[in-house]
Order: sequence, then structure tokens, then C-alpha cells
Amino acid sequence: MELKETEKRLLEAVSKVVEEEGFTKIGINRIARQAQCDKVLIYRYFGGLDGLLVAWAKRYDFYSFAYSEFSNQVIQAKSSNLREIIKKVLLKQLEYLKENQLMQELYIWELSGNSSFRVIQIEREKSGHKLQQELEKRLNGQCVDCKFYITVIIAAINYIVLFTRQYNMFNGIDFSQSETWNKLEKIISDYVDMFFEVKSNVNIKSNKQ
Amino acid sequence: MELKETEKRLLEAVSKVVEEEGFTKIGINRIARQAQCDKVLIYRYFGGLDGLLVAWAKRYDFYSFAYSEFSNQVIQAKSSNLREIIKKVLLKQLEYLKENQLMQELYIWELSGNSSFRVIQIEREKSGHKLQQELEKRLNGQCVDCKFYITVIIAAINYIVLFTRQYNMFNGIDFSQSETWNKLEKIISDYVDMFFEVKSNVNIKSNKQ
DNA sequence: TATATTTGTCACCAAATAGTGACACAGATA
DNA sequence: TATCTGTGTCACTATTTGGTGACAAATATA
Repeated sequence: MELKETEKRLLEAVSKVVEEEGFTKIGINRIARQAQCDKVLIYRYFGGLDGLLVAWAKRYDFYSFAYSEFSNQVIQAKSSNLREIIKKVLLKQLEYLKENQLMQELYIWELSGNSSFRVIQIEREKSGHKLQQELEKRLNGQCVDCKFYITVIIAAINYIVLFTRQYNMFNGIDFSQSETWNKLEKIISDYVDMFFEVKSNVNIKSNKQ
Repeated sequence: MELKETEKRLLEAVSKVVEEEGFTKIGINRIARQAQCDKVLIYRYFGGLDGLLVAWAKRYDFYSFAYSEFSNQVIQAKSSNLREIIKKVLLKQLEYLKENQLMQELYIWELSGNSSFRVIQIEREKSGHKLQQELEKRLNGQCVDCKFYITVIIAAINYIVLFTRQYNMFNGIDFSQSETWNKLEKIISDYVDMFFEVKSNVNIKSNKQ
């Protein structure tokens, strides 16, 4: 189904307001002003602010987009070197989030517990779960706790990006320097190597590689 | 200098509003209502909302409190088993943040980029840096990248706690179950073991232990 | 042609927001 | 006694917020 001109304008207005003022400032009036249309149309077309936000998140669909990109990498790649795939996926997540300001706002919004996003969260979780399952299939029980190890890294990536968006220093480290980010990538890569080696040594003695 | 009765009431009102409604709802009127005093007193005593918030954060001083507790553990402990100290510090951070709802709100507030908290952030960073330096002194160049490895774990802890405050599932893992948290503790502990072993093997061949 | 329905404009509401000026009353100081 | 200063109350502004009902024009349908 095609979107009306005004609906598109409203959805774009959401992006603009979020980009310019952050998610805290979001409101019916503010968005209507940005879209240069009457706020009553938000109620008519989307049933209110919550409906508009859900429609917005679904349309731009950051979550699925991000995860599907990762999934593709996982699925396409030959299962030969799973370790490298995981590294790629994690570093891609870092790069993607770091560059995508709108997605950062969305993540913080999500953390702040806005009720509108419960619905979105379920969708997001599905995408995430699909990726996890795909990974697990490949791992084939090799690395039982992989899921956890990876999740910890993803959480770290998210937090560091969100935090350093506002502040240069985190935990005594200066993230305003690009070398720090290179270092971080190396650390992530190292961590993957570590749990891969430790775990695979324990669980399957010797591997093909 | 002693605090006036009304000033105390105002500071406590901030805590209550944050606890009950989260940081997004904070405002002059809302706080004055909670403290049952006139909002004009906020302007008189603190120069406005920002001043009040800064005073609040300084008084309750979560950051320094948390970090000083950690520092004490690091300083008191004999340097014999540094690895265990780091584990303790990290697990303590997890436990502390998980239990302290007010601190969670503060962290999210911080992430959201409220301008009032730039000042606080500098104080916080000092405490964090002190701990890092203490650690580095003990490490004595043994583990060059320790700082980074630890920072990644801390970031992960923060994100997971903040996220699961709102949602049960993160990345396909169900954090509503207490076993999951036990597992997480184990994973963190494992990670510390990993980078300790890998790094110390590389950098100093054989260790006392 | 006549009748609905969609699409949008406008005026209004009650409530909440941040912020200010005036004033009343206390206790301390001259 | 008279004055000054800290403390608090009250009333008022202007703006913004979310939300609703009435109405005009355009479009589609009969």
C-alpha cells in the first residue's frame, strides 16, 4: 500500500526532530510543526504519537536492516572460518552504529523505556534471535557459550558508542582519538580469538584448522 | 556548611521524582510539587533546575561512591592475586548497578546527553581514572591492554543492566531468569581469565603463579 | 447530477511548562 | 525602635503541551 504525501512528510519529520533535538523532545506539536501540517492528521493517520513512532520505526526498520545485513554475511560465507565471520559481524555492528546517528538515538530511546517501543522491541528481538540461531547452527555445539560471549561484546559495543557520543572519555580512555577506536577493534577481535581458542580446546580437543 | 531544611527536601524530591517517573519527566514544577514548596525557591537556592541537579548528583555522589568502593578493594588487597581483584571489581559493578535503580536512571540520563551532567561527568571521570591508574600501577606493565579489556567488560555490564531493566530478552537471551545472570558472571570471570592468560603468556613468558 | 468520503484547515480547550515580581513575616542587627 | 536580610507565599505572565469538534474543499462514488 502506497503512503500518502502527508504521511511521508510526517515520518520524515520524526527523523528530523529526533536527529536535531533527540528523542526527549518528541511530541505531537513538535512533529506537526516540523512536517508543516496540522497535528490532527497524526491522530487521523496514525492514531496518535505512539502509532506514528511505531510506523516510523517499522518503515526505516533499522533493526531488521542491521541484522539482516549481518545474517547475510553469516549465511553467504562458507562455514570454513566461523571465527572470522563473527569478528566481521561484531566489527560491522560497531561501524554501523557509530556512523548511524539516528540509530543511536533509537537505542537510547529504547533504553529510556518509552512505552511506544515495546512493540518494536519484539520485532527487533526476532531479528536478533534469527541471527543467533543461524550462528548456533554453524557452531554445531562446538562452542556452547558462544552466544553469551558474543552478547557481552555486542553490549559493550553499544554502550561505548552511545557513551562516547556525548563524552570523550570513558573509563579513563580517550575515545576522541581515532587510534583508540582502532585499538578497540583489535580488542574485540582478540576477545573473539580468545573464547574461540579456549573453548574449542576444551570442547573438541583439535579442530580442522 | 549545613543544608537548610527546604534544600534537603528539594534534593530528596529529585530522587523521588527520578525513581518514580524517570529522568525524562524532571522539571521545575514537578520537583517543587514533590517537595511541597514553591518553585521559586529552586531558583533562589540553586539558580534553577540545572543547579539543583548538579547539587543533587554531588550530594548523593553515586559515581565517587561506587568507584571508591572499588578502589578500596584494589588498594587493600595484597597484590598477590590481581586477577581475582579485577574479577571482584567487575562483579561488584554488576551487582551494584543491578540493585541500584537510581544509579541506573542516572546512567541513562547521562547517555541521553542532558547538558546539566557535563559537569558531573568530569568528576565521575576523575574517580574512574584514579581506579584505572591504581590498577595500572599494580599491573606494572604486565598486561598492556588490560585497561581496554576491562573497559569493554564494564561497558557490557552497563549496557546489559540498563537494557534488561526494560526488556526481558537481549540478543536472544532471556535475562529474566536468575540463572542467566549467574551465567553472565561466569562469562565475565572467564573473559578475565582469558586475557590474563593470553596476555601474560605473550608478554612475560612464565609467571610466578 | 447528487451524495459520500477523504483530506486538510482552523479555532478552541484544559493542563502543564518555565520564569518573574510583589509582598508578608520572621529574626538579627544597628 | 527602626532597618535589613533571609525565608517563604502568592499571583501572574507567556508559551507549550495533548487533544477535540466544527467546517470547507476536493475527490470519488452513486
